[in-house]
Amino acid sequence: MNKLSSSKPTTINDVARAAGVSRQTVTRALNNMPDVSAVTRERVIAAASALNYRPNRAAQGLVRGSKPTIGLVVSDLRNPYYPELASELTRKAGLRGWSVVLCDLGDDPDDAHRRLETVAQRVDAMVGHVAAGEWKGALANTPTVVLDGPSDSAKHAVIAIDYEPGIRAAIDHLKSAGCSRIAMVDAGRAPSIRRQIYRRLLNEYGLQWSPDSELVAPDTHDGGVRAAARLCKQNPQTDAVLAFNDVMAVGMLKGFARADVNVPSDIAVVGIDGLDIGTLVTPELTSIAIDKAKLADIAIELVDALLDGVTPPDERLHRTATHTLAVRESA
Amino acid sequence: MNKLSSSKPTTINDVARAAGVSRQTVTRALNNMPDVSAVTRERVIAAASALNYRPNRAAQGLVRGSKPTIGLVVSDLRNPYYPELASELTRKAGLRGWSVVLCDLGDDPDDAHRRLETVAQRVDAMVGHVAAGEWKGALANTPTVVLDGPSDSAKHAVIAIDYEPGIRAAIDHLKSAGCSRIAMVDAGRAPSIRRQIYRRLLNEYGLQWSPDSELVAPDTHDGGVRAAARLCKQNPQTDAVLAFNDVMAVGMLKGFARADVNVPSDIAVVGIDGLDIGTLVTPELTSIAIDKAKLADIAIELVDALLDGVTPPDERLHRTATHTLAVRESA
DNA sequence: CTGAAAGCGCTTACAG
DNA sequence: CTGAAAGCGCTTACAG
Repeated sequence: MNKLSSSKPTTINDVARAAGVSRQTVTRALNNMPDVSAVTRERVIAAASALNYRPNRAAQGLVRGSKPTIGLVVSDLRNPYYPELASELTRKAGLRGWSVVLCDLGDDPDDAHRRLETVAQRVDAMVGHVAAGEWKGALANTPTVVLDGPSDSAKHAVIAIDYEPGIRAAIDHLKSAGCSRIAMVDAGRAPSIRRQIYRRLLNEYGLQWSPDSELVAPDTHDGGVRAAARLCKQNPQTDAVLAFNDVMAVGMLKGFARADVNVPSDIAVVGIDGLDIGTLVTPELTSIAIDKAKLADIAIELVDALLDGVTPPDERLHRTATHTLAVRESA
Repeated sequence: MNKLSSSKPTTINDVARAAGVSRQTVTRALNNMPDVSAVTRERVIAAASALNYRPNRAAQGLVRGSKPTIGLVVSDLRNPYYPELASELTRKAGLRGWSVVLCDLGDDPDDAHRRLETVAQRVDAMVGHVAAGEWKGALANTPTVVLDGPSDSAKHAVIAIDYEPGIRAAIDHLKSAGCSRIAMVDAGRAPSIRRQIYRRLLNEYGLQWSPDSELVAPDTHDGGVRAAARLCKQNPQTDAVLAFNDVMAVGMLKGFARADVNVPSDIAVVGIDGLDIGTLVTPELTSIAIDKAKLADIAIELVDALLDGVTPPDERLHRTATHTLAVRESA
């Protein structure tokens, strides 16, 4: 017969009783500590396994002290940006013996808030891209590193992202490839920072711009597919386009393929993020890439500082990252 | 001045002392419990925030009891299969208030073992694809759900995957599309289960087969690119190919594009897994898809059973999942 | 080699 | 409304 769910879990005392020893002897036997006779050790191990004993982690953690656990907040793990970041972060965290628990927000805002709260209570610190509102409630009392977010650095650590150098490199590259009519597809009606920089640089470089140079679409693959189609109609003389991110850019590649528009000879395409998926497609995507390994490093450092008692606002909790242009085939 | 890292973290007693109350009053004030006067509550909150107090989670967990944490083991989070699974698993786990910690094994086997051990000690159960050897040491005492692994169901719960129905559906589809020379690219020298089924079905259907019908390549995107090139030389009359998985299949799509071989008119391509990336590429990938949401559901159920005290071997801990053919553009 | 004592930091009854 | 007591399940000294 199996133990039923109603029964309390077995504790070290149960094992001690079953093996006929004290509970500190059980501790020694089960944790491979010295000072237990071989026979006693065996007897204890047998009893533990017979009772299906598993030490209570909370109790162990309380007395042994435990390494930090950090919560990684992502808006949607299916957006390939996040796995890359998560991979780096768990790797770097693992080097210090830290754990990472995942908090995938999903689409439903209420749900997202609930998840955020649940995770926030179980970790020592949070890291991630999060909407401004969320920081108020759920994360008010949790040390937090905001990635590229609304930088209320009075309340939490911030890794700001400076898009200027990356976008400048991309436009330099496009110019020297002979492009002169560069469009941009943004992800929202209100001009993003990325779009503002795009405008500023086009102006600085004396490149042609008109309201028609800008499109808006959802920042999804499908949004990109449709934006490409729209761009072909609306502004056929465009010879290059900067997408809000790589996911959209890859969608545009597909959109152009469907419209029989050749990339890069008819139109050059540049994404932002530098994701691995950019190398999966044909042609491979040129992208304004960010170094996720470095981002992860900085995030860990900031968590470390936060856990050490450095409290915002503090200039040590404010860092900035920039991009690098990864030239591949699409531009 | 900030607190230095050498100082012990503040406890509830420190807050109590600072606020001039007992520690149970601190508990009540900080946890929004009734029976505290407004002024006391304010005073406590102020003291806590001044001292940068964060409750010790282990202590809280010990006394309150905590929801399970499950460790998700993946060989490489950058393989897009895993984010999809992880996304579903965290979603389903979140519904029960459970947390998921990530264990990304990486390339170095020693390192992988270390990570596995670290995570195993911090969670209540593990879920994932793991090599046979790992179960011996690191996970010997951790309740575990093995996904599509070496099914030593004497020691842990298992979700077996039966590839037969999916591969059969794919071959049916290819046959009815007029394909008759179906190749397969496997991921290792020794024939995988997938390849064995492929052989058996080709034989059952009276379809042409020769040793040349089979290629072997690393199960990576690049492996797929090269396998496509090789297939073009080695076996140009092939009219369809089954790839070991979607990552390879997407690589083959790129390889064929480079060789100016048209998919699907020159050759049909079918992958296995049903990943989202299959819809990003052009043409979109037809794939033998598995329902990750369902996989996640089953995994959670099995963890639940394990935590309830159901001990392997037990037929309730052994489940099987199958695929479904997702017909898109490549076949 | 083994056990009795003390304590980790919190919360949950139980008195006042 | 507030505090003294007891206890969650473990481990870490300290005696024997």
